[in-house]
Amino acid sequence: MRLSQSFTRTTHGVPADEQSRNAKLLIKAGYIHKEMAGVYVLLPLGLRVIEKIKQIVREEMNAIDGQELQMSSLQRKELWQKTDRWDDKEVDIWFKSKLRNGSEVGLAWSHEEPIVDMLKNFISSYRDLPVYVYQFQTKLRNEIRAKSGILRTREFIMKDMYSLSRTADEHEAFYQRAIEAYHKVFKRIGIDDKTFFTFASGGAFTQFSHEFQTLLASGEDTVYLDEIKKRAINAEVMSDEVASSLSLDKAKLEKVTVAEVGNIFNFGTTKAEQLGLQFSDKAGQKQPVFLGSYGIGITRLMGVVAELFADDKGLVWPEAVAPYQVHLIALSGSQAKKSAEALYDQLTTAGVEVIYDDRGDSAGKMFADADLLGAPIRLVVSEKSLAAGGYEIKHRKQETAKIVPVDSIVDILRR
RNA sequence: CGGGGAGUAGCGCAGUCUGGUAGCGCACCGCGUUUGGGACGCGGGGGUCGCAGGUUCAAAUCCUGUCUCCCCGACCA
Repeated sequence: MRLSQSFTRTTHGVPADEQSRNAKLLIKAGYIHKEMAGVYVLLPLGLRVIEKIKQIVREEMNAIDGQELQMSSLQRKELWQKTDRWDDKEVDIWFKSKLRNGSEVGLAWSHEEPIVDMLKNFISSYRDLPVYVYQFQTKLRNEIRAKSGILRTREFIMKDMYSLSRTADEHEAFYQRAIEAYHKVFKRIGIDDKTFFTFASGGAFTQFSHEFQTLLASGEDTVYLDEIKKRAINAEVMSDEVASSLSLDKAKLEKVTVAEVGNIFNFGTTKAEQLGLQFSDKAGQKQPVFLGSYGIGITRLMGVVAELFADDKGLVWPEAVAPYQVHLIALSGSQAKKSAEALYDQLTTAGVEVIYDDRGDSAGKMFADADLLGAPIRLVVSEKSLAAGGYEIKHRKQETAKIVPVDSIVDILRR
């Protein structure tokens, strides 16, 4: 990608009303644009980060037999009435609208009801189960107050997975696989060492639901953490009894601020019973399906990562989610320009993701922008580097640069 | 929804008290000089002053209404 052709640009200032660190960084660097309170546009760079995160999640969900699909955003009122979640008194974040014929439709804030109902068309026998489906979807929620940049918005992308199992045991086995898959996702993204399995309020069916909470000063949740055991208890359910029931020593728990990046829970058979999702067992008897739900906040993850990996100069993306791996700068000088052009073609052809700063701005401006955009590796081509025998390479996380020979650059970057 | 703050160029702001040609910085355009850490000179373009109504010879400024945004709280993937 040539910066000279990019329609986005970096800025010094950000809107005064934007307070959160993640949104300030992402807006300054041109990753997102604020459309209105709690609603952000994903600009090309931001979209690439989102796609990187989605791909990691997709691979791990596929690895535990998830089947990807995409539900609709317009939803039927009748479905939500069956589970008593249509009324604004029950769910206060609904956006609703009407069809031309006057009938009401809901704008998707969740997809549990529709996905369960849809699956009724395909699930009829124990032979059809278990099934694991998931999607990446835009959720629309009429939040009372959006805040914390892209951490709490009215429109956001979420991965939601649903497990349909025949028995409680079968459900539990998958639940454990999902927990492992979640840790793999967070590990690949680079935040697993700061992300903790957390016990939170359950429902009618189970005592607890489980959250994946990432240590973050600007997070919105509070948990009590045992960093050795890597377990936490959400403040909303914290008590002596809960701590001891989980074999955690209350005295050793540390109260910390976190951001919720994942949430999984067990519906038991209640949702299936309400919506009539049943299967015939071996004896021909109708049985309700055991349902589990597994969410990951995709856009929120981008905000968490942006905030966690940044310094006073800008973003410092982990390789796995960086929009581009290399930031190539051509400094002034006809030979440097020529070499940089050739290098850009060479790397792009080799499949290396490159941001190429071919704008010819002042060196300081280009260096500052490279730091702000946060690609893991910076390459500089200048008369000076060429005279020294090649290109200058510097990692975003490091202070020092070194010269690599022209011949070996592609091999070094491909790894 | 309670408390607080703010709407003037893409962004950041001054001007409002005391009505009288709508300004500054960044960004943008042109020319030239620059180019290893956010360069400089000269010249330029860009505004229904959130919206509606009222007072007045005259409203960004005064009055009334209204909309929106932000922060704190409660709530929440």
